[in-house]
Amino acid sequence: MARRARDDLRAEVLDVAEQLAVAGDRPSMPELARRVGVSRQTLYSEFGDRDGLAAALVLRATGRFLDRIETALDGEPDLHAAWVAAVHAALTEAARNPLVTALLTGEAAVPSAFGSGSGPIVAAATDRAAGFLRRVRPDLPDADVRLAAATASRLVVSHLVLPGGTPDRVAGDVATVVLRILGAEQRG
Amino acid sequence: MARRARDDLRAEVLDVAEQLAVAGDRPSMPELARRVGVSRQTLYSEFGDRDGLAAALVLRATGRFLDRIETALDGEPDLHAAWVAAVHAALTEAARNPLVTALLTGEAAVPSAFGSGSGPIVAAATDRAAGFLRRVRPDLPDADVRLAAATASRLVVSHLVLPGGTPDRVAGDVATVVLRILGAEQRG
DNA sequence: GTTAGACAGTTCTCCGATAACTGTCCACTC
DNA sequence: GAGTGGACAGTTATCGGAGAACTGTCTAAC
Repeated sequence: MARRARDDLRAEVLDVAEQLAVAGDRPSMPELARRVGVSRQTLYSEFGDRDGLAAALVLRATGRFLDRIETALDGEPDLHAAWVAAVHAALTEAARNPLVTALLTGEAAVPSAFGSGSGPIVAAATDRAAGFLRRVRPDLPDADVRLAAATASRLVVSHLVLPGGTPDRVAGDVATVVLRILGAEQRG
Repeated sequence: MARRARDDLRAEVLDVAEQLAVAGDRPSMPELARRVGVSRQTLYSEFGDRDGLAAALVLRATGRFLDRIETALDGEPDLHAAWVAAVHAALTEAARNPLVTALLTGEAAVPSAFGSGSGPIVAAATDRAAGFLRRVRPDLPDADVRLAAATASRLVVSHLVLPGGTPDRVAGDVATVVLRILGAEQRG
């Protein structure tokens, strides 16, 4: 099936591109074509141009990153525990995936290959977090939900850019902040 | 008095250095000496070396930045209004002072002239904010105070790095988050 | 649909030469 | 005595030109 082959090609190209980008190289179109074993023109046909390929790579990486976070959120029944798990997942995944870290911190090494900044990721993370909160707690005011989601996203990125405290500590703090913004916590 | 002259010299050197740095140039020691009308050796005697001069400049700029914020905090009797004023002051001052913005965002243009990152500023801002809270509300738990202060500092820096919303909106949001972390707010 | 090759225009890279800067001496002056 | 001007070795930035590589597109061929 042509569709299947096309998706496989895209995936393999992005795999190789990500691998090279993570290694610190800014992969060129000829090198990418050579490594994948395909002609340069096929790359241009599939991704349009270099920026298109970069955008696809960024889209896939951020999507996976956010998927992991959302899965963590959905995996815990308790709201505080859910946020602890999600923040922990974000920190862990960012530590493991240099591409995500580079995009979020606006680092010079990898992201020069791509155009995106941290803006779109933070916006997407905020939307997903707000969607999760509305899903599990439809009773909460929307303004509080949006404020909590945006605050959590910014705090996590802040801790990636400027580490402070252990992952456990950071996760607990962010979860506490979210719950208190929502007024959904019994205080100690 | 020698002390007075020495302070004047330091101030004038830092003024010129800041002016040049803001203009995008990385001022050299000879150029700085020439502009101030002093010998190159006087600069080395006064600041030790180039890094010492840069450190002095960073110290002065961040000190002024934090002073303005703390003054705003102290100028309002109501806690929410105090934080609104402080965040507003931070955003305004950062927009007006490219040196502070460059230090906080880790931008490549100006900060290449200096060594500091955003870490020390965030730490100092957190300390001052916590001190303010302890001063005006000694009854609050210290853990909450520290969490609120750190959260506010990170949120403000986050909004400098990645602008989102009007200054009024951001200031109101940060103030709300701080009050809710402290549990010192009647909810709407 | 894919490929190899060619193409103009741009960008990267290397290299040596030159200039400028850093940090530290010292003799000298007011 | 603090400040100056000059000199110094060692390092680092700057410039220009040559060469290579890359980008994006087109065409003929498979």
